[in-house]
Amino acid sequence: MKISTRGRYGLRFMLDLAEHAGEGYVPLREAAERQEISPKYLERILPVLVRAGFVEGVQGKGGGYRLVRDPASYTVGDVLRLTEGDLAPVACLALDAEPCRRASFCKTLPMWQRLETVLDDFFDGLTLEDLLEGEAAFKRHPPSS
Amino acid sequence: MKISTRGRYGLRFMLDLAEHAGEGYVPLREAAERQEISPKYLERILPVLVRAGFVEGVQGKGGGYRLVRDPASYTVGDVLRLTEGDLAPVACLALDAEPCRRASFCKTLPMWQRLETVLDDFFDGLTLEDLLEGEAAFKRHPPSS
DNA sequence: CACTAACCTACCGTTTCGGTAGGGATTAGG
DNA sequence: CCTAATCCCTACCGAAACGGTAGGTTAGTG
Repeated sequence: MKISTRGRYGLRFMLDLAEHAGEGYVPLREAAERQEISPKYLERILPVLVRAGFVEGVQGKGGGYRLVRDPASYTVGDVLRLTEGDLAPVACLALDAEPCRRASFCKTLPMWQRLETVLDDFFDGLTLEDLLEGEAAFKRHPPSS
Repeated sequence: MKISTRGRYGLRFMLDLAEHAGEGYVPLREAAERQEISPKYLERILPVLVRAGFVEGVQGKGGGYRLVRDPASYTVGDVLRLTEGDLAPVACLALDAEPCRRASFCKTLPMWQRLETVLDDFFDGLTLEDLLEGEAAFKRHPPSS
C-alpha cells in the first residue's frame, strides 16, 4: 500500500516544471538535481508524460521540458494515473483485472469500491497549482469536510 | 498502490470468523476453503493476529480459531495495520522511515500527510460488523459526507 | 495412542522496484 | 561544419517483495 517512486518522482518533476514555468525549457538534468532524483531514472519516467501531451520535450542545446498547459489544469490524479499506473487499491478493481467469481457475495468488495472513489476524489481534487501553494490548499479542504 | 493479499486475506479471515461466531472454533482449513485461500499461506498470516490478541487459536481436535471480542469492536484499520503492515501511503511517512531532508520544503509532503489521515479515517471508521452488513454500511456514509 | 489442528521455519519461483549503461537523434552556438 | 548539450530509446541488473509450498513440531481430543 505504497505509492512508488515512479508516481512520486513524476509528480515532483511536474511540480518542478510548474515552478519554473515561463522560464523556457527546463533540462531534465536541472530538474533532477533540484529534486534529488537520479537523472537516468527520471528520464525513464517521462515518456509517458510526453506521449500523453502533458509536457513538451525539445531536443538539442537549449532544449528541455515544459508544461503544455496551465499548472491549475493538471490534477494530481491525472499525473499519478500516468506515472504510477492504476490507482485501484486492490488488484480485482484494476482496469486489466479478470472478473472475480466472488464479486457478487464478497463482503469486502463494496469497501474497496468505496475506497477507490475516495482516492479518485482526493487526487482529482488537487491540482499542481494547489500543491505549489503548500499547506494552504489543505486548509481550504479541512479534514471535517 | 495496492493492498496485498496479506491484508486482504487477513481481513477476509476475520470476517469469516465473524460470520461463524458462536459456533465454537473454526478450523483454518474450513475458513480457507470458504474464502478460497491457500491454507498454508493463510496459516502464515495468522500469527500476528493471534499475538495481538485479536483471535484465539486452540490446538488439537475440535480446535481452530475464534474472535476474542465482538465483531463491532474490530476496525478494518486495526486488522490491516497488523496484516498488511503500515498504512502510510508513501515510504517517508512510514513508522520506521528515516527523516527526509526535503521534508521542510517538500511540495508533496502535505498532500501525503493529508492522504494518510484520509485513509486512517476511512479504515478506522469501518468495523467487521459494518462489512458483514454489506453495502448498507456505505449508504450510511455517502460519498458526499 | 492416534488423530487433528495450530504453530513454526525454511525455501522458492516470479514479479516489481529502483537504478544503471550505452547508445542514437536532434538542435544551438562557435 | 563541428561540438556540446539535450531528449529519446532499449536493454540489462541486483535487491526486495509477493504469493505460495514444504515439512516439520507441539498440543489437545476422543
